[in-house]
Amino acid sequence: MLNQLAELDRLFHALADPARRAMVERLSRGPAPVTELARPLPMSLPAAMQHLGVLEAAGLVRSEKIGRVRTCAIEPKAFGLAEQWIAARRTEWELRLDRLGEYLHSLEEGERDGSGD
Amino acid sequence: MLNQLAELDRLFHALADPARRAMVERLSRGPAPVTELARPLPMSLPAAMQHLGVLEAAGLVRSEKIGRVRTCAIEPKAFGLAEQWIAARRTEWELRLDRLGEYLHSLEEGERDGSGD
DNA sequence: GGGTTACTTAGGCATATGCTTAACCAATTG
DNA sequence: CAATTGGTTAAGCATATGCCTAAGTAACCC
Repeated sequence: MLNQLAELDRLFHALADPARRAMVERLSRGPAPVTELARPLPMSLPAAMQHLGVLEAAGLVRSEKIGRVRTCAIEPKAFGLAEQWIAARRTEWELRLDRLGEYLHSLEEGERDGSGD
Repeated sequence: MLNQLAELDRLFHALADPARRAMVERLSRGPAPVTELARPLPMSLPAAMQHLGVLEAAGLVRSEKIGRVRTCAIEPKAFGLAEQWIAARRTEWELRLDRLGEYLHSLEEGERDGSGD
């Protein structure tokens, strides 16, 4: 439970970088080796590897090395936690705004039916 | 369009910190002044203000100062972009996995109806 | 007007991040 | 087996981050 805080940290932090999101976008269309992920990025291969490490640490990507090629793939489940956190906030404020709306509505009703002005 | 990259950066980065998420969680339940947002956090008020600045820069929170009290509120629309980005990735890989499933299914069909080993 | 409250600004420090180049290792390939 | 390809490790540097304390400003309260 407490560990989920750190997990959300890693998750959102991993997605907060354009190079890493580009990797995720590429991997959403299918697995790819490290070199292919790095090629379009404006940085050296070691730099790209570090980004990949961040994505793996966040659990968003897994990889397996066969021969000298490391093939990376997306880990769909990992995105759920981030989506859930946002969705939970949304339900909170929607509930609150609903209640506020009802309250305002009840005021209007009261006004119509009670004292004028 | 290009600007959305930086916007996603700011959005995910803003959510990648437990203090900032705590503020968002509090604000999801209703508006609050700066001091109330800062009180539960294990840091000084100026530090908390910086976090608040990050949330505002990301568009997740807006605030208005009346008298000497700055009241903060959540900006529900801002979360949409983050959710949309994740949802877009999800559709990509689901589409792909569907196609893969169909392909594997067609292989099975072909095997059943064609040569037996 | 003097004290308190609520925030704001400024300066500074310690650590973390993001990148680089250089060197290294291990699997192919001619 | 030498050269190439794909990846990895190491060292180092420049900048950004996250926090602090101290000092300042502006509204409200007696």
